[in-house]
Amino acid sequence: MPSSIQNKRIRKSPASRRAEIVAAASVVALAEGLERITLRRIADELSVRPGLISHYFPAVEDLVAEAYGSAADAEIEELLPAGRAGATPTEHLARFLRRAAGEAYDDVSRLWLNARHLSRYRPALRERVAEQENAWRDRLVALIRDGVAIGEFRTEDPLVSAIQIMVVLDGLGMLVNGISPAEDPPEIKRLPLTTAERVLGLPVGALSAVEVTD
Amino acid sequence: MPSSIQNKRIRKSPASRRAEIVAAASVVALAEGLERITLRRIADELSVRPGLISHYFPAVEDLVAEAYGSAADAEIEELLPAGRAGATPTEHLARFLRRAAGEAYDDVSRLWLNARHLSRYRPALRERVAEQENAWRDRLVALIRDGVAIGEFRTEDPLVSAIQIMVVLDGLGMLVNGISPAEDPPEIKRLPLTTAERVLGLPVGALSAVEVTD
DNA sequence: TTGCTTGTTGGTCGCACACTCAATAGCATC
DNA sequence: GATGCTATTGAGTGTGCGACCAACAAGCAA
Repeated sequence: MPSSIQNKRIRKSPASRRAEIVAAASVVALAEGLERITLRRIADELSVRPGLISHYFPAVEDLVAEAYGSAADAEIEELLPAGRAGATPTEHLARFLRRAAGEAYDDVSRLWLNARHLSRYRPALRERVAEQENAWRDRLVALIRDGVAIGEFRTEDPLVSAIQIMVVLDGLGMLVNGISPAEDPPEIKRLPLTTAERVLGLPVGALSAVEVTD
Repeated sequence: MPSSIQNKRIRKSPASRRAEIVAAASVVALAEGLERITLRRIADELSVRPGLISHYFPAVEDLVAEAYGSAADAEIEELLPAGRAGATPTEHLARFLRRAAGEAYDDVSRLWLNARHLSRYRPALRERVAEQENAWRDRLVALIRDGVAIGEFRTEDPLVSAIQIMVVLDGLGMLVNGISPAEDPPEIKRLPLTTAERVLGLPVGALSAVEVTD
């Protein structure tokens, strides 16, 4: 008798099963893309039958939106935590920009690109992207305001400054699936940092110089 | 007898049939997205049988790449023509940025977003996107060099300046499928213009002031 | 007009997808 | 240990996709 295949039913509470499904979908989304979230794929991942996924998410589109939202939520807590303690706004900002430009962040960049494109066809996802967009914006604005309040940053409009920084991050994120030209000038990779320094009235190199303890 | 359906064969030269197919696919790509390019869809569009599309493009992926390339080629000729005559670099640049930020350009923005994401799964498309990326970059660099040569622009590194402008355009293009917040500050829409003015050493508002004859 | 090249058809195959629902069985409760 | 609720299964439906290929016929050349 085959022992490796799971044929014994495991009955879980709706809440935990649902969470499990979203978590699995989230992993697939980050690693392989949102279009790889299918009933069969997620069911296989959890060793259950496809029908079960349908039971919790009658429309796959809702699972896709949820998976994206879950991954993005986790990322925002990691990169722009709400309760910032133990470090100055400048340090937090430097850490954020440093990470968001790093290669370890590529999966997240891919996910954003993926979600923004797929939004075209999936209203539920479009809604979720808009929410995340606002959440990230708000967090960054709050960070900037704090910095302005204690005199570290100088800007007339924190919202515009935040958007300018995010536009640059998005613009660079667009290239994540491309063939990176080896001759790309090094200034490009530092664009997020230099942009932030400029719009926040920091001296050139101020953010690059910050030591980021990870 | 049904008269509306096309059942008489029309035999065309391989070259013109192929061009016709690419043109149809290109239209579908711009209007509905690259993933809507299917054998059946394009065949319907041309009132031929799906097999015929397969005959010219044994792998659909190649048609997708071709359709994207064709659309992007048309657009670059429209926005950044190679032989620029009758207008100054400043005027050309202003016209380019004005259009690229306008709503009429949304379909093109969507196509780029689409292509950049789909590149993740389709090598042939990824290749094409890289080519286009370089073409656009080169055209913009050439325009900037011309401007520098006649003293209209001032920059140490035309390539870096060009990339900075394109990053901002891409970053804004990322938002094309999103729900645009009504309260978006007006500065955002002018970001391409102000960015160009800054990186090219132009006085603030210089590009906005240029009259663009369409 | 006849013949022949080859552009085009029509049918088929296998696969992957979302979604439905009656039947089954895990497990908390008593 | 028996019972009942419901989480889970298993089987099936219909759609759309890319790919394949033998047979057909359009239109040029002889």
